[in-house]
Amino acid sequence: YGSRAIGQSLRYLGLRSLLLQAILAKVPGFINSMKRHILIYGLLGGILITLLKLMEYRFLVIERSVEIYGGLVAALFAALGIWLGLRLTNPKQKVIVREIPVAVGDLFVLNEAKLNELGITRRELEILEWIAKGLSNREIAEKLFVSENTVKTHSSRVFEKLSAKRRTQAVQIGKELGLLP
Amino acid sequence: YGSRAIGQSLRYLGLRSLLLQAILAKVPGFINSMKRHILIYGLLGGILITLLKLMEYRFLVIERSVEIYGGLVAALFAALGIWLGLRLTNPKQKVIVREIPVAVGDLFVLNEAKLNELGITRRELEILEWIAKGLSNREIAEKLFVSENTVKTHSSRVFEKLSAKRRTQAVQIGKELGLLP
DNA sequence: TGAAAAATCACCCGAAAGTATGACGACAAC
DNA sequence: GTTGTCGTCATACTTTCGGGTGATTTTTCA
Repeated sequence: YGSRAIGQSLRYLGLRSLLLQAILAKVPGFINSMKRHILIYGLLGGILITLLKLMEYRFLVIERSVEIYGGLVAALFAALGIWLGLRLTNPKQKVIVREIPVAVGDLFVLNEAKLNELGITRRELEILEWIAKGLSNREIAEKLFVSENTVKTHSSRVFEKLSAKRRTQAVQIGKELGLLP
Repeated sequence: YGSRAIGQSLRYLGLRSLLLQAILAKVPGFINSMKRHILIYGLLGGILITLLKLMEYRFLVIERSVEIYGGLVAALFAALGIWLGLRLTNPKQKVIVREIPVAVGDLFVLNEAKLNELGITRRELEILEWIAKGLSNREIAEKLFVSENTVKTHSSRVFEKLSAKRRTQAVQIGKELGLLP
């Protein structure tokens, strides 16, 4: 009658599993991870119960078997609980966005409007740039392959257009007006 | 002889506690929360065991007591495990540092280290600042109520210390070194 | 209190910077 | 083809700058 009992048990299990499936199908929008966790939990619980049942028959005769049984259950479920707890809290990573003001490297854009407004030519601006870098008229002349007098005329014109009396003042005004970086 | 035994026991406990204290003192930097958790866990475990012992004597006579016992243990330790797991899991808050380029108004801080390194005095720096603003030596002298010669000596010194040949170059170098805004 | 550092001023001289004026060629626009 | 702008260069002149030297006073600091 052993095989009959097994057959009945299987049928019983089959019915149960069908019912379970039907119930689960009725709740489709359930949180997936939660569902999975519960399923795994239930599965492990079932396995554990089975193991315990087996152990029960083995160890029930042994003295203090209840303590061993309880200890095993406690240890297993504690481990399971810890695992579950860790799993459940895993996606709880809080995102803190801390905005740090970064001194952006001053991206210089030439103020061409001001350039045209003052009627400063490209060449004159070029000379002004070299002046701002600290070059003397002679050095600028050598760098641009022109005479020192040419540099002087250009610089004089640029000073006049910037209303500057000195090259240092011209540089200062040029920076203020966005003509120099 | 009862009092003697008690005395010995107390002395023994005293020795033990002293040893324990010494050992604990040697390990001062142990993680506190971990310790607390373990202590709570152990305490609850002890209480639970006591409760179970009591229950054991009450329910052992009842049929299926082992199942009830195991279920209780399982439930309690599962709950405990979940709680522990939640506690143990670090508040996983991820800090995302997002650097946002903010056009921060150039907050100028004087590079005093460079100033001392080059041996530039306050007065010399002051003259350099006025030079950077485009003033002539005469104008600076008038502004500072000193003679033009004084301004010239100061500026000459500053040029020498900055390895500059011209005032424009001195201004440029001064800005590079963080001595001028 | 006494030496070192800093600030002040003066004089000279040469170099650099800046002004004024004129001129010439290239090139684009009208 | 005339006009205007731009870049180039020159001469002459004035102003400013920068180097060098020396000196005096004030401040600072040990």
